[in-house]
Amino acid sequence: MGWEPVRRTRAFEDVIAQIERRIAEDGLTVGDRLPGERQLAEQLRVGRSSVREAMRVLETLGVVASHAGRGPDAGAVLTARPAGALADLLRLHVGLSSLSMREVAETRMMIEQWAVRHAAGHATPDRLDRLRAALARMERAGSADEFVLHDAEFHLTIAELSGNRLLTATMHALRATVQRHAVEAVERLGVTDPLMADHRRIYEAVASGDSEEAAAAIADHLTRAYPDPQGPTG
Amino acid sequence: MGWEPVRRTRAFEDVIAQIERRIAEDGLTVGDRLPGERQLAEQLRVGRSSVREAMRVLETLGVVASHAGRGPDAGAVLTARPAGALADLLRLHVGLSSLSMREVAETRMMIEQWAVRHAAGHATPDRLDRLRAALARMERAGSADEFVLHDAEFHLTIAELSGNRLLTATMHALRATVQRHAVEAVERLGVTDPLMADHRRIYEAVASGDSEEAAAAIADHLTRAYPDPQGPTG
DNA sequence: TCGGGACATATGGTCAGACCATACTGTGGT
DNA sequence: ACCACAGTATGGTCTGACCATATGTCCCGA
Repeated sequence: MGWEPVRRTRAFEDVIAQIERRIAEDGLTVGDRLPGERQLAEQLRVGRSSVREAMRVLETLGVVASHAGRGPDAGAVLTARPAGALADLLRLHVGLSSLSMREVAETRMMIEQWAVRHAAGHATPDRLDRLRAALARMERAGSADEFVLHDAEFHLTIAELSGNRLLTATMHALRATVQRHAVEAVERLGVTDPLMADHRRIYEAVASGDSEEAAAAIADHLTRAYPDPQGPTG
Repeated sequence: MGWEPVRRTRAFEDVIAQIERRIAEDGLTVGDRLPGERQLAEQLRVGRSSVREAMRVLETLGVVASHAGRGPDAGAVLTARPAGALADLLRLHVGLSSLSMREVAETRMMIEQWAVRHAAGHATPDRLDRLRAALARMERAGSADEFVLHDAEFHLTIAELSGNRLLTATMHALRATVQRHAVEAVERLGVTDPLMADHRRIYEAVASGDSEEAAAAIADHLTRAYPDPQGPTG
């Protein structure tokens, strides 16, 4: 008889499932602590190493953070940091050529355009302030490195205008993936005036609530910044 | 002096970095094998458990797959499966209320609209065939479960029209996240005629190359399918 | 009473070694 | 040529030990 080659559940997978079940049933939320590794191992009848592998997975996915020592902050604490996980994922898959920079850049364009088109109600004074501050710092930037830093802040705030945390986290990861290339591109380019003009145009459109103009401005900017598959900028 | 609390690099993080370096420098690609856990531990001067934690992380991120036994397929093999990682990430963060179904649904709308707007050149005969096949199977579906299965195939193929693997993988994950709710919603709804009409309208627009009509059809469909933050459908 | 230092303790991080489960590989007999 | 079986490489798991880190606790001296 040809049975399906049923892959027995590994111990650490069971641990993950149990922790997930506890989160759902006990209503655990961000900030709550999980039992210690030794205690968890005893409760679930597995070795501590299996618990640790489970924790590593959950940490990778940005759901728990572990700290040694004693006190309220020690141990495994539930968190909500999906951006790091997404950044790791993109970095590794781009390194493997499983994803191309073109695809990354395209996704970024999609998110930023969507964000400005759905900014109504999310363009708070605080966010507009941050956009202006980023613009000012970009102008005063003394190096490509510094310029890209504030450029990242600008585009990240644009993504926040979507009012969608998944998109914001993804934007974080996309930016991190492109970061190194962006610095090199700005250094190669030398002059940042065209980029600054793009940024100001985007800001004005957002501030005045002109969604389509903002989307067009973003398209122009990113097209300029990613002129070819090899040289992405910010 | 107030130094930054420098977190010493953990052994398994070093292992990950070394593997990543090898991928980049030795030009490893999907399908290549990594050394065995024992060998890797010896080479990098760490314990096998640290190697295993590193492998767990890489497996979670969808870049390696491990198989026991012997032969060419055994050991840790480089893969390119980002969708599973994204699905795990979404499931856990939704469970933690770190992401809402509204945000997930909204992201899905964004991707599908972008996909049909950029379908030019990617709407291959094969993909159109798959869309038609999914439509036919949805019509003949005998259960909500079966209907949702083919509905997923339909929308996944729509995402493929973007010609962007990152968006396709993300769509996989979004669908998986919504799956359970979708089945319940279809069962509650009983009749699937309106959903089928939506699907046909989407297909016709895509097949005739009318991007804006396709985008509008998707907006209508997903608005109908996700009528409120609690009850998403497909 | 208050401060500070020494010790206790809880928690994660790492290692070594053992054993099991799995699945190919090679060998030898038929 | 085929097939059965032993060999072996590989991941999966457990145990126990020890280190590193950070907080709690307690006692002593000023």
